[in-house]
Amino acid sequence: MTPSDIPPPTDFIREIIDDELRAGKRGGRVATRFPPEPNGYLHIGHAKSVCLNFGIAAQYGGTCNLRMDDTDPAGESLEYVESIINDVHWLGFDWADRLFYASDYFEQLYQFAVQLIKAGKAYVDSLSADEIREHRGTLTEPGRESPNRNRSIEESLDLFGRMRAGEFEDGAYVLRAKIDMASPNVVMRDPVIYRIKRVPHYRTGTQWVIYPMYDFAHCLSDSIERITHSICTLEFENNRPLYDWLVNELITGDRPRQIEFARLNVSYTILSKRRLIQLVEQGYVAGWDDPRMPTVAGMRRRGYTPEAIRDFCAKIGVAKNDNLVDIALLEACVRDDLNERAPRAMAVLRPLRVVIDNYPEGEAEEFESANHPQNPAMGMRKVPFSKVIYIEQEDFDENPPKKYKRLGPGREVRLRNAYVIRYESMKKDETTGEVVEVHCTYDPSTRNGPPADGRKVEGVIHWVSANHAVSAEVRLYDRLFQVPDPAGVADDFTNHLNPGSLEILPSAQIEPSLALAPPGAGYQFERLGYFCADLKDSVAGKPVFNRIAPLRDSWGKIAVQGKR
RNA sequence: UGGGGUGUCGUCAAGCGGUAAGACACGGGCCUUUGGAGCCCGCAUUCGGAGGUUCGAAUCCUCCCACCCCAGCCA
Repeated sequence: MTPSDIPPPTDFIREIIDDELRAGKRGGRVATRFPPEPNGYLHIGHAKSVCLNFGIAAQYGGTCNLRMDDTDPAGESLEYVESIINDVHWLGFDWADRLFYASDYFEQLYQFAVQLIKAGKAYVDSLSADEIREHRGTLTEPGRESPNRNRSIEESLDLFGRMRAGEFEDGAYVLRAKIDMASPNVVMRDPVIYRIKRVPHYRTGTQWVIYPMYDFAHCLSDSIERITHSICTLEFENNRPLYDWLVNELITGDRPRQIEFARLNVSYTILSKRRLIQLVEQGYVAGWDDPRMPTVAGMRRRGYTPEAIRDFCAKIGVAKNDNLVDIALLEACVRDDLNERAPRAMAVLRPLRVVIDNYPEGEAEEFESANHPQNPAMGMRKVPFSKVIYIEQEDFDENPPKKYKRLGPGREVRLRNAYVIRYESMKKDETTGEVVEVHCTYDPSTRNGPPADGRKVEGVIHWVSANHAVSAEVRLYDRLFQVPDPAGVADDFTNHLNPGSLEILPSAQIEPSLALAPPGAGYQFERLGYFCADLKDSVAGKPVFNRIAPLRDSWGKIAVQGKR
């Protein structure tokens, strides 16, 4: 859970609540809700809202409900409900017995609608969708009243009952709130609040053929649950007058207050449900939980921790500015978390064979290596060493560039947790000219410390014993898009997918202790980055590792600068 | 040309009339058996612009500019 030494985030929403509390409003009660529609998986933008709503409830000793906003059966499903429940729990939040469904309120909502008709504040309209649009006017011109606007209460009541009874086809009638066709806010121009939709609902089946619209259902669901603060995103700001209008017409006593904040955008990815669905359905990714996806499921599979995601949500803040948060901040948050908790291990992604000429054939020894150099409490493990090892291809260069601190002709380098070795010779593939094997000698005096003669060895590289190593598939993930704001491009956003977002290395060599890595648990492969065994595809004997995030790479920067 | 919002460092974001927090990113240094981590230093004389009020303005007023949202029987 959140350490107590971290001050709770402060933002304009909490200020509003503080002010209300000081003024003695709402009996000091704070009740929020997280209201997803189960028509897709939760993503990092939802996580922001989850952290906000559950965070506020916890901070003020209140409650936060989880509510499925399932008022449009098209596209909604149990699969999504289950994923949402799973994801919110995984993020670290709990709603006790307060899992609710707007669909459970259908009868109550229907009665509210009847009440509105009886009050003369709603009428059944038989205009077609096109006609309603025409009558709505434009942003700069007022709308025109429907010829059915002054239908009698009795007739509307009768028609509404028959809508429910299934006497009419889709679109034949709608129920509209009677507000103001000349309102400068188009939302208030007699909004449709109920429509006929003969689509089976994943929970209510065919029980209903009419469904309430969002504007009607949401504010009243909030009221039914006695929500105090209904926190939503900025695009609903235009709908707030309608929210308040409905609640004022139908609810007595304490009324919920809608507060809007800016939705999250993250660079190099996409956070719109519509586009995420497209990526999944058109096969650009392997599914909602593809580790490249900004979904909670994808990030979980990638190896992100709930702590890192919560930390990110705290760091981005809550305001009303349109934003595009640098994805580097997200990466910094996982690194920060995993740096502290992930055990270290060695793995060689692109192996280069190294033979230690002066090491006895057939012999082996074990090095006691720290699981975490800064945290002895994490213990030690044994890492086997022998005559033939693998090192990273990029840790050897026959023509080393300036500032290169690794292995090359005439050079010495420290094998992490083991001996210092010196270059002796190399073998090349005769046809390709590629270096296929390097021969070295080791210095036995360097087993537990610096060379006996006091000479300085700067470079340290990681390695793995060839005979003891386990072969593994490693999946190198990178950002999904090549452009910072894929949602903002003029052409199809899929044109900007990063072709290098996934690189598969089929035969990386990992140290034996990694063979049993429990799927999902984060490790630091020293000098490389944070990795975890894949939740779905990693099996004993055939491990598969995902790269969560690379380590900060200052050599990479120097190397790039050198080329410029 | 309607209504609703927002404009503070490259990116988020504090600031609420008393003289620009912090984070990420970036640059430099120290240290190091991870070119990791850690530590140190630097990084907005200026807050979309122009006027005005005030001893004093990012904060108040006026005008202007830019961007976002709204014309689903989606949410």
